[in-house]
Amino acid sequence: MIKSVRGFKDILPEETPAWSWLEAQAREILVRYGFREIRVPILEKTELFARSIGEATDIVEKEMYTFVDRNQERLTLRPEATAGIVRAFIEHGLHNRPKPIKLFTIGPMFRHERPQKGRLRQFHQIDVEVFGAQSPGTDAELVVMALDILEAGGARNLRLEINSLGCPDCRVPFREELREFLLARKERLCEDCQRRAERNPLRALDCKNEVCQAEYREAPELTNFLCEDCRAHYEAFKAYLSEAEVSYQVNPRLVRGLDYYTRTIFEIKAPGLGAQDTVAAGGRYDGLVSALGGPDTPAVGFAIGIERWLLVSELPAELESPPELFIAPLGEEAARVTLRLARSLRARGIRVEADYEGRRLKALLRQADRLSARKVLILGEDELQKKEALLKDLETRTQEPLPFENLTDLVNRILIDLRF
RNA sequence: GUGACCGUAGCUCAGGUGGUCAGAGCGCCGGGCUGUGGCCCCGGAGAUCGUGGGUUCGAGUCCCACCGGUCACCCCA
Repeated sequence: MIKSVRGFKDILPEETPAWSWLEAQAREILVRYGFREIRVPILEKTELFARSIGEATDIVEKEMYTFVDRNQERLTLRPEATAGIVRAFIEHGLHNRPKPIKLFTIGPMFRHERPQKGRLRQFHQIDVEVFGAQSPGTDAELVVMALDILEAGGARNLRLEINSLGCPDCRVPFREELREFLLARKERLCEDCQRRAERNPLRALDCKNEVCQAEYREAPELTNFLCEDCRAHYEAFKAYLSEAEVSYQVNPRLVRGLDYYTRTIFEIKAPGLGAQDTVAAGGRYDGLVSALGGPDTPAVGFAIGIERWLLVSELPAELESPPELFIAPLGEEAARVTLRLARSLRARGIRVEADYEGRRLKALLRQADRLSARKVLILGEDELQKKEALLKDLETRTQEPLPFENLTDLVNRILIDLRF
């Protein structure tokens, strides 16, 4: 038997209502905040991701689904959505529109990692981006919106962690300082951190190893190195959050896995997710648009992991609506009439189920029962003959004759019964 | 990419030390009730026992490899 690819999951009919509901909650709030949807390809040239996410990141180094197509072009399945949106933003000259430009997209992302709880190789994100706004108020509004969306979807006990990564001006000196700090105690650090010391010093800070963390208690903190502008931005960002009565935790160890972030970064965590407890994360990336060849444009964004959101959401009890009427025809002629009848009723907005398999009444009633239909219209040869159908209420277990002149009349009588 | 545990019908699981071990419950379809449901009784369909090798007279049952699942690490949504 051919099975799905590792880490790629089917979303079955029992699950899709929850997905649709969650997405509907998100869309509702996104439009309230003034965002418009953009849909971009899930396949892009490899170079786009390499240049935006960063050559030395784990994502680019070992997690991308990359292949060469028939024209010898290197393509990759998007591991995140920002790069493609920025590409589209530049390609279509969206920067010429009134600022800020607020966009979102919903869809699958692909990362070749070992699957575990809350982590698939194909997973789904709601991705949000704001272009052309540099004030910390925008950062704060985005964070607040992320919380609004998650909570509208039934997520509770969310924890917001924030940090500032500064800009290239202040991060570079800090990086150097940190590198020296790490190298000075290299022998006492774990293997990973020894490697990080040279390649990506910032990453060492959020190492889970206790020994390393003990060492890092005295490590230099980026926030102490922030330049005047970055510090002001960070302080203002926090002031906005406080004013909005959003509680947050400053996490100076918070680092992101993508190179393009500047200044504000944040993660929203939820209990009950296991080791992967981040439901949403994002930050500011003021340098990315120009790095990809566009005009200098400040930008902020974040992404919500839909699978993780689903894991922590309390969903409404009833997401699916059962049929209002089940038509049970007995005999071939009745079955033919049933199709016309069902179609007319559906055209009038009624949720109708019908059966054409020629099963016995008992089986049809059982079926109607399992579908949680409210009523059953029994239509046999006798009823057609007498022009008198039977309408059965499955809950009260009662039924009454429903005389009719013709099919149109029958439709009307059923409508009256169901609607009043 | 690393590690631990796991892999028998659609689902949940039984199957001492290798020799009628291919089963049960639920679900599905049907019959009992020749046109009246959720209960009950009966029957039926449905399994290359994850895949491929090996050991053996004989392997779900032992060995190896691979694939997949779960969780953790790395990293991330």
